[in-house]
Amino acid sequence: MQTDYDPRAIEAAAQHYWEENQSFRALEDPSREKFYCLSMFPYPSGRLHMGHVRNYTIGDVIARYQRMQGKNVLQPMGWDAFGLPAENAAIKQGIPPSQWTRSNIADMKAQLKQLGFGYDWGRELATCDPDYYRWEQWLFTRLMEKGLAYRARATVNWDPIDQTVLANEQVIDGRGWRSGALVEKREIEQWFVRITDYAQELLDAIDTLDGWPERVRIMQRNWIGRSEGVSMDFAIAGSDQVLGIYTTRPDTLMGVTYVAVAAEHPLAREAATHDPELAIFIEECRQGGTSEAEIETMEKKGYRLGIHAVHPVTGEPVPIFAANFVLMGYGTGAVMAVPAHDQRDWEFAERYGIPKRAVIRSADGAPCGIEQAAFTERGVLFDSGPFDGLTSEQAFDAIADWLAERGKGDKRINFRLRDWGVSRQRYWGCPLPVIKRSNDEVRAETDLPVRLPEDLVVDGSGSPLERMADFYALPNGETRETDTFDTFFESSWYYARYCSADCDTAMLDERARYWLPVDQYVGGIEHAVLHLLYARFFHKLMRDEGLVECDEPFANLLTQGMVVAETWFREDAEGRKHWFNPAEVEAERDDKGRLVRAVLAADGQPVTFGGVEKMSKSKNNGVDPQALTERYGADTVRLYTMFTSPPDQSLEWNDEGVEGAFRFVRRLWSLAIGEAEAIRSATVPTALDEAARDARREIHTALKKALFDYERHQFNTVVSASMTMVNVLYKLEPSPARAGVLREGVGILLRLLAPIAPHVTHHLWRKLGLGEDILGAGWPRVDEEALKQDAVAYVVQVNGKVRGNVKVPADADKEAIQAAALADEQVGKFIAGKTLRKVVVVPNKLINLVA
RNA sequence: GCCCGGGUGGCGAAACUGGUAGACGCAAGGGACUUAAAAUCCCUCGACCUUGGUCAUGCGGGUUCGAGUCCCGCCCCGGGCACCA
Repeated sequence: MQTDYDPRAIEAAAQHYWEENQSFRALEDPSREKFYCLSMFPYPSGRLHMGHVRNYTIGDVIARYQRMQGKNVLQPMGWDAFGLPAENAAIKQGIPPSQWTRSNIADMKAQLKQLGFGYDWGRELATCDPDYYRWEQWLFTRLMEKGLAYRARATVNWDPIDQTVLANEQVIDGRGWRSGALVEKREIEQWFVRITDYAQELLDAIDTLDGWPERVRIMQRNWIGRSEGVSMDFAIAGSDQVLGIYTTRPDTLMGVTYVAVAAEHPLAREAATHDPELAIFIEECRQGGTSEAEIETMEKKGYRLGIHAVHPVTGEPVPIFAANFVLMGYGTGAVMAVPAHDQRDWEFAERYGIPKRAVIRSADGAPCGIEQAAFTERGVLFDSGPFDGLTSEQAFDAIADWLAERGKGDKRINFRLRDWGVSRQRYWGCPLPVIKRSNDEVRAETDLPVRLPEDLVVDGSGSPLERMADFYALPNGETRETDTFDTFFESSWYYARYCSADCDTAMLDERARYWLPVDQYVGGIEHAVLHLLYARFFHKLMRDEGLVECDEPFANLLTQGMVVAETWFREDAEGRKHWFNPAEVEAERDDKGRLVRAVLAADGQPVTFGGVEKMSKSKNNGVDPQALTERYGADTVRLYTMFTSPPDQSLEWNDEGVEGAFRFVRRLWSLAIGEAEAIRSATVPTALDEAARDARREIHTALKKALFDYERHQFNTVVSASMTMVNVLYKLEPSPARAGVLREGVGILLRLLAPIAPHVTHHLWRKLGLGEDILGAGWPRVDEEALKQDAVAYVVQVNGKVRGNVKVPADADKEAIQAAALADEQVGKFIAGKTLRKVVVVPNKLINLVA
């Protein structure tokens, strides 16, 4: 097969055609059904990586598919342009973050265009553009007016040498990434947005998101973490202070043997003033990270404050501990502890010799056995004074009522979700539109946008804005806030701004009401909670400002899996690993194709397999999409990424697989070009012989499968079905019907593949005289007549095991099928001497004889 | 630690509501074409024994005429955890 398939030329020509015809420009048209398809916009890191290619190919396939269904499709693209990497690059290379970011955007845009994605570039936006961020500043001032934004103290990672706040990412093994200093926890004043006011609505509305993957809905429910419990006050012995705690297990109240407070809790601080060892303990607790994973996995430590809390029911004193696992930022910064019925409390009590008081046992009366571990199940109360004999559920209410009557506590619904801390002590972000008065009061800036000064170089110690009086000092003695927004703030509403990208009088206009909600959102599973929850929240804030009408931003969500690849390394004398790119590694295989040994191509010496990992610089297992596109063309890269795995699973990269995809595109090309004359002059298939009928049946069976798979976004099997079609058409015997079957088959095939491999199908569609523009060609339909068969093959099972195959007329009834099955020689052998007890027939599939 | 996924040939995977396990492709082996190579085309390809069977979807149980699919209990791998995006 000789081909002159030249992806470079036909892809450039197709892209030129789309640009000339403004094929992807989206216009509001209330008479047409709209479809808004959105892929998560990239952070402009400089180069597209395979994760982007996968994400955007999935989005583009869906957008083009919907368009071919006749919908009015909007597919925009933009840039999540603020963020830490720009500052890191600035520190390393001495370039202003703005310059670095904008040049990256230019590079990445060129790469996206090369891949042939059908974006409406007229709506492009970058979040670092003042025309964009002025509107989130405006919304924030509205939130301040409504009391939905407020200031409070919060814990951050503090680098004592660089005198700067560190992101979790910048804390490595408890030390600052640049200074190497031990990181401390520090409380500083921060801005928060009251997402907890919307917690119940955010939770309830999850039930309406039936176009979202169940696992994402579960994660969001867990993240919001609604719990029903009781808040109550413990008096402090010998003081008129009270200590407030919250518990979801008030039924265990009678088993409380101690109370724990955060190291930063006022009670602990106060006790430390006359206990130097406690002061040291509190100081120790300040070291270590602030992330949940770190706090949960670190060694649980405590220190007796020497004061006691009074049990609200028994009046008995219980010791108060300061503990490193209690966080000041959660609830009240204090917890009641029941070692007998909570595993963490149990371990803590073991360590510090605190008594365990069992008060719950299972309903059957068996002892609860707390010697080895806590008994954490619900059950029946004992040794609980007035509450003896109640079930846990009854005791919940009884104890809550008992406390409420005495003014010591109340039932309360709590959420794990905390208010969203939106301020960051960083330069490359959107400035908070806040002005500080001299008396520590604040007011909202009215003159928007507050422009971020660009062309500043950062050096890694603190924010340069704090040293820039031109920015923060105002003539009347007031000062401007130098914090910037969390970059999640920008990414929480960009989907809406695309609709009204050029509107300079408001955040959004009526066009947003035409396009929203997004019909299909596509992005990484790593955003399952944070970004997707913040965006849902932001949408409700905009709704409450009258900017949008619907309640939820994303009707359907597709979370694609990661792109992973093999890793290979060698260890040097010091035990350090050096990673080699899989492209430099050669495999040696045995005659069954099994891997025997792998060597580095450069020196022929062995390398060690390091597992399959997410593509990353640190493991040197990345593949450059641009090099690949230049070598094989965008269609092959797109086809490969769609074919190798279903979208929601991880995709394991394999260079030989790309070769296979390239082979298929060339095979399609040579089939179409080789038969071009026949196809051009053919009409609808007529005068079908048996072979032609079989071929049509196979084509339409594959089409039926492919259409179903498009709908459920399982593109890998759409490609499989296309491959089957090519194989069928290649084997087509000469006959009077041949040209007609070819024309129909290739016509189906090209349209089926058009969303996935748009360039080659665009070219061939025109070349074969099938039409002017395949984008407007409509969608192929299954011919039910072509699927019909005279005889149906049945699998014959005996006791559930396959023993034979029989062919029966399509209209055969159960008796006829059974008779045919029993007539089979093999089946007869297994039935011989037994009596038939039962016969199960699955129509058109199988018959099971139970004997 | 908590939460969420995933384990099917040498490899990526398929199997629509329980109904022929391995479609489609990669790798591998054999053959054709060619002076040769590349490209292309054809055949074989889960394991084990003798046509014909037996075993096989991470492991151990269960439900069913029938289980990759449903239920119970384990093991292993990956992702997220609030200042990475």
